[in-house]
Amino acid sequence: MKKKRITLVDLAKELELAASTISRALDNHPGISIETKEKVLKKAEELGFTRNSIASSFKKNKTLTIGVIVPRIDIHFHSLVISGIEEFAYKAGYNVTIFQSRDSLEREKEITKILQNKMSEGVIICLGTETNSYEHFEKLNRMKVPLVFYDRVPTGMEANKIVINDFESAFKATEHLIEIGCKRISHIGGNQSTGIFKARFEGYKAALTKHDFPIDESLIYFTKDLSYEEGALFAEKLVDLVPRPDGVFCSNDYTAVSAIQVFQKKLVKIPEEVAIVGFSNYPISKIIEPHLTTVNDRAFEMGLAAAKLLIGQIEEEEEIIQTEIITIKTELLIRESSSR
Amino acid sequence: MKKKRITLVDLAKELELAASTISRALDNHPGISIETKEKVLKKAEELGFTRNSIASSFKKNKTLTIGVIVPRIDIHFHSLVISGIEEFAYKAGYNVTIFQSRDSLEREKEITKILQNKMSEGVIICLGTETNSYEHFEKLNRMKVPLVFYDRVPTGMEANKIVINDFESAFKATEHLIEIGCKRISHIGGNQSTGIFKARFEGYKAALTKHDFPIDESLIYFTKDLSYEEGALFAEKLVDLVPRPDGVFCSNDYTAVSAIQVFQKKLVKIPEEVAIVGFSNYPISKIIEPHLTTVNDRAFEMGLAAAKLLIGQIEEEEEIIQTEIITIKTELLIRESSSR
DNA sequence: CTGAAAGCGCTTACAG
DNA sequence: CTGAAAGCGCTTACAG
Repeated sequence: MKKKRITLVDLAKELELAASTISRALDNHPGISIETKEKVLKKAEELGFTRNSIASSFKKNKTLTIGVIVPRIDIHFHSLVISGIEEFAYKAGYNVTIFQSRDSLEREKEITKILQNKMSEGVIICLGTETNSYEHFEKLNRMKVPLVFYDRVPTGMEANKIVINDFESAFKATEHLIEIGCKRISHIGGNQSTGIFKARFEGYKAALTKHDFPIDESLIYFTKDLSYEEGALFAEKLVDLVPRPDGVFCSNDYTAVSAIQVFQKKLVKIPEEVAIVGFSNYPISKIIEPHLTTVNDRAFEMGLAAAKLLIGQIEEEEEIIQTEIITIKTELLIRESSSR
Repeated sequence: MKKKRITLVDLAKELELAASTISRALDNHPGISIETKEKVLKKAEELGFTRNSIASSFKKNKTLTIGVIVPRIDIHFHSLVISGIEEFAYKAGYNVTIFQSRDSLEREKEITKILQNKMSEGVIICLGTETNSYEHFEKLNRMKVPLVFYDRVPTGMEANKIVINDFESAFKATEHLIEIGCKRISHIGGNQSTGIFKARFEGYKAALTKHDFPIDESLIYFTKDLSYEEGALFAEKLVDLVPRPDGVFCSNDYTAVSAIQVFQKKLVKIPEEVAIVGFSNYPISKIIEPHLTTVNDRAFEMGLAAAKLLIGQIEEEEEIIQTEIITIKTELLIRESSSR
């Protein structure tokens, strides 16, 4: 569509004022008389004038825009984080531009190239599964674009990171199973090459060790991507073990839900004969019966924190900025699947 | 953070070329020698130069950015639509900026104000529940900002709309229940002031009428927001009816899932004694047992279609553009909850 | 309280 | 194939 728009200069001519006066009146600048401001506002409304924010951004060298790179938007966890980011950014006057890497390293690199174009003043990132080097982010860093990583964060790279305490959360979840009397506690874990899933496994082990339980490898299964289907697969094996495990700590809610269903099909009572705990507080955890005990990872709060940290650094005057690691406090939501 | 960046002019000086030559070389313009292009690219890389796309956008009066307004990002349907929008936009070279109205009319209006700033070349919108007038969108329209609505679209306003055929989808879902032998088919519907839920109810009625079934008001319940909790509430009433309904068509999957659970608790067999059909193909529909028959509303495709239509209109040279209404084809996914 | 002027970093029509 | 120059629509330091 072709567009011809009224500019600030048009307004100035119309009112026989200087462009600078218009600009300041629009900004509600203190050094402009109220009458002038009113006149300007009225005329602007009348002519349907709105400031060209591209020109303004260009001149001020500020776009008030942040970029967000997530593996996929339609994963509930990420949509919650983005919701938090948008909420904070909106109130701070920033726009949020989103990109999906779709877990492709190549696409992630492409996106960081686009983000070098100075449109975004900072970027919030959750790394894709393929990402094993961070050179593309280091480059943005060198260009003085502030970065904040969340959830899947780079290891061995100094950077702003928003994380949850996976180790401690898993520790508490496992200890909860111990406290309600479980003796043989199984773990269905995520891919151990991903830091957060490794930490959850470590937390599981630490809780067992603290309470003098052996680490029994026959009770431990690692999935590739914590899918519902994989969870079912491993739960089938667990349910047939003799003796059967009487507690299962799963690294996410999908595998926990499939475990519930598999045990139920074999008529094993939950939570009486086996207690099950998940991780992430997905909507399904409150729907599945029995309702699933799970770790609330507070994704929305992660988003808020990420946006707050990023925008703080964008607006920071100093050149040198400390990187920060913020740990979001999780909570164990005890529901029917582990209520004895 | 303070930033000083290398500009195109710096590059030009460094190479003793004109800025115009650099600009064209960077664009891979045909009228520039290969040697010059290579020199420019090499030097740009060396100095870490990237074009200031704000300046470029400003000069060209194109931002290659589209805005998206959704009630909430963390609703799975919307996150899927956004995913489709991002996918199409990304491939077309556009950025996607997202806003949440949080179903607040006031916030929706604020957002349309922001979008008047010419940052976004077009906007994709799903209306909030409170929205009953469209003046704020008409205003954007008058400013020649192309708009595309999806799902909750304005009634009585000529506009681009991406919708599914709710009437027909509901008709087919209900007819499916009739075909498998249901005689008393209930409906748990959405708020009838929302067009799509009204259309689903109409589709339900039309299917009954076609097959000479009476419309029995005691079998029909309308929820306020199709929540899981409300679904359970009404399912409790249905399960106690004498005679009991032997089929339930629900306007979304949450209410359908709660209906499954309520009937199961009363030991009513699904699908033998009652068949249940939902709407939307939420992830939970494939997890709940029995798996839920539902209408796949193809949200991702809606997003693709919305982005395609919008970007098409942005790039259209002509001033006058026809508004389009695109209907996305749904499909009934028949699963265990209605497989007899 | 208001104005004149410079300039942000590009792009492009024009010229050669 | 390359360059000089104008200009996109604002903002802001300077001046009065």
